[in-house]
Amino acid sequence: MTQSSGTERVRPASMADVALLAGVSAQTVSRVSNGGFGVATPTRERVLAAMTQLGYRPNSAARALKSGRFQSVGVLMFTLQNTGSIRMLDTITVEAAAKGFSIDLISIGDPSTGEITEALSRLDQETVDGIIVILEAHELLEHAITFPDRIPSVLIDSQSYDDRISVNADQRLGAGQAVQHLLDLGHPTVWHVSGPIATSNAAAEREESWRTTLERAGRPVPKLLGGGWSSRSGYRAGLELALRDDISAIFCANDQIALGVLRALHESGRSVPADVSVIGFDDTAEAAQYWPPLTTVRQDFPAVGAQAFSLLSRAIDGEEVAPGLRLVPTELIVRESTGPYRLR
Amino acid sequence: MTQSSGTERVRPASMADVALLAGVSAQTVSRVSNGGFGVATPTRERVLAAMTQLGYRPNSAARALKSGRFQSVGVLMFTLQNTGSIRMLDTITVEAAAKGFSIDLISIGDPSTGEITEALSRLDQETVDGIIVILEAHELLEHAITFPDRIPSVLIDSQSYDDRISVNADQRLGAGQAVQHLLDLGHPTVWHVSGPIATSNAAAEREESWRTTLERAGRPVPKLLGGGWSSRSGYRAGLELALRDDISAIFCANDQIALGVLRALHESGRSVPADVSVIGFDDTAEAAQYWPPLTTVRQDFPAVGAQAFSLLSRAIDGEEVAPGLRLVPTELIVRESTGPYRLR
DNA sequence: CGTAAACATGTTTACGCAAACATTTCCTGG
DNA sequence: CCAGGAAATGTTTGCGTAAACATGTTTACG
Repeated sequence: MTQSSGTERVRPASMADVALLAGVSAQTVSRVSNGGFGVATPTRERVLAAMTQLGYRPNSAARALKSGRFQSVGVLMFTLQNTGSIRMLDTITVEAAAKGFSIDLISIGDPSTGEITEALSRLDQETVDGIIVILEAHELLEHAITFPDRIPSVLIDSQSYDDRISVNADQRLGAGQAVQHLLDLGHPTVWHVSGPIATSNAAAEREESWRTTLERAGRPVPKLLGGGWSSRSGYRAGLELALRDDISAIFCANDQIALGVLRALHESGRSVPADVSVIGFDDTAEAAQYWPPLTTVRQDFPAVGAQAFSLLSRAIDGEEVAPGLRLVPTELIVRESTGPYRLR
Repeated sequence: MTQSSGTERVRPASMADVALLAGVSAQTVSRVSNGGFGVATPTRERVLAAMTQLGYRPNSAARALKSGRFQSVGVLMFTLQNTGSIRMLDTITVEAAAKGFSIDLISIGDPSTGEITEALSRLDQETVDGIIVILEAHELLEHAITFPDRIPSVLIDSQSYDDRISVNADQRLGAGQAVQHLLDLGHPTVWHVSGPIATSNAAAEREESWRTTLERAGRPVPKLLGGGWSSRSGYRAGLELALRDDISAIFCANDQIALGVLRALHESGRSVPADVSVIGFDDTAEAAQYWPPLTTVRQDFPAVGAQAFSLLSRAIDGEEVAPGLRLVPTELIVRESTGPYRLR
């Protein structure tokens, strides 16, 4: 037994070690390490052999220090509870890997202004070349949040900022598609179980689009229900809706809410879609297996994530990227939870 | 307009810049930057003022180069589609942030051996001090996967490796709780809709525990159904189960599968739990709002994630961490989808 | 009032890498 | 057979930081 406790951490091999073993200069090792151009084949092979023997790995800290580039992007998220954020993160991760970038993930539990600014500054200090912010709380952005100007950043799922690069699925289009679909089925009007419109930009836009679509069609705008993203919140709203018998169509701000609404309707003995039509938003993986299978609005999360990374990548490369919001269209997915209006 | 296109990237302020402005040496700036011990108050304030004025941020690449530590851990995941992985990742992210670590995320779409080894080696090259692997495909681990030995790593959700540090929820315990709960309700036996037992360790353990629990109770072991984690796979199995009338209790390998099974039962006019009891696994956020609310086995994902990070953190600090598997207990959550056996 | 200890600050150095520049070797063509 | 040049390789240097060491300056106390 050695006298030292703990894992013995041997100093990893450096270029100098490899150079010594291969009998070349450190610079030659560097050249081999970066593609091997301008190095004679036998020399390269000797160096590669020495690298293998010593288990050489380039030290990316040193490389970053020298080059000022980290080949890494930071992703700042509010929470990982949200389907959409995760699917976008997934895409971003894959896209980034394909371009040789790594992802530095920071998630925030409590979305206070201070926390966000602190997290952004932490990212700024981290070794990242750019930042993607997946942020749904819009009112916070109006305040004291300071975006790092040292490196480029792209916003997803946030209020449109004319002076920032930003991408999002077209919430207004999607909500319009949902409401219009129900109106087209003959329903006199459409009730809405919203998300947290006070804190979520997406929730607010869906609510607004629901309202204006009804108004444009000359339909009454019923009382607004809901207020959270959870299926529990949907259930509570659903119980209230189930008390009335003048309700034939419900637009839920996401699929989870719709699940809760469906449960409340079932418990109250209301049939879907015979008595009531229900439509969701997101098209989560489970929506097709709800009872009944849920008509919903699909957001193309992969497209949003991919475009965000692509924009950031171009900005990192020094390309001029125009600020402003890019909208990705949504798609109505019709399943069995919506049907024609029937008089009772 | 300047002649150069693209964003003008100014060189960020270094310690030397701050030192010059504050009229001190770079070393004094360094001291202030690291807590300010051994620096007179007026000097410190002068330095802090200079830092603010120049927007100074310590360069973590240089810091890492000097110290050999990156204050960063890599997380390698198969996919972000899976509830459990995400909730663990969430916890890990928060824990890491609290300890001043950042998270370097790598997700793999196609879980082939080559991809994994390549990703691990990529992580190895990245600037991380340790690695957490959230991997559910167990047979892959038996092959050519090389774990970096330069830095410590912790496994989650994988086959128990005696020589590796690893954490997981106790799958066998959970499956046993589920099956026993149904037997205790008087059901003669329990059917199982499994996950992908060929590729997922968790699925295999749940299936095995289901089988042995039945055998120990002297009950017949019915034919195995399922084979995927999706609710679609659950739906297909559910349709098959609904064809028979000698089925009273179904244990689903996860909540999504249970959702699909519930749908199939509803479509076939079977009542839950009056005709058939259904139990899930995971306790996802939505399970309580299924129709009917789903009895399930809760995995304490936050505890698993937190323990994984804690173990890794200790290993990074050079502490001796014994290899082997740590099991986190599961908890049975009884809701309305399970009820007593009734003869027909 | 003198001296030693405590404190404050400055100087040197090395971390590992790669750009810039310097040198050597070898081949080509007249 | 040699000048000229291309290819291969080596040397120097600096990125920003912090440890180690050196120096200067105050304070405490006999």
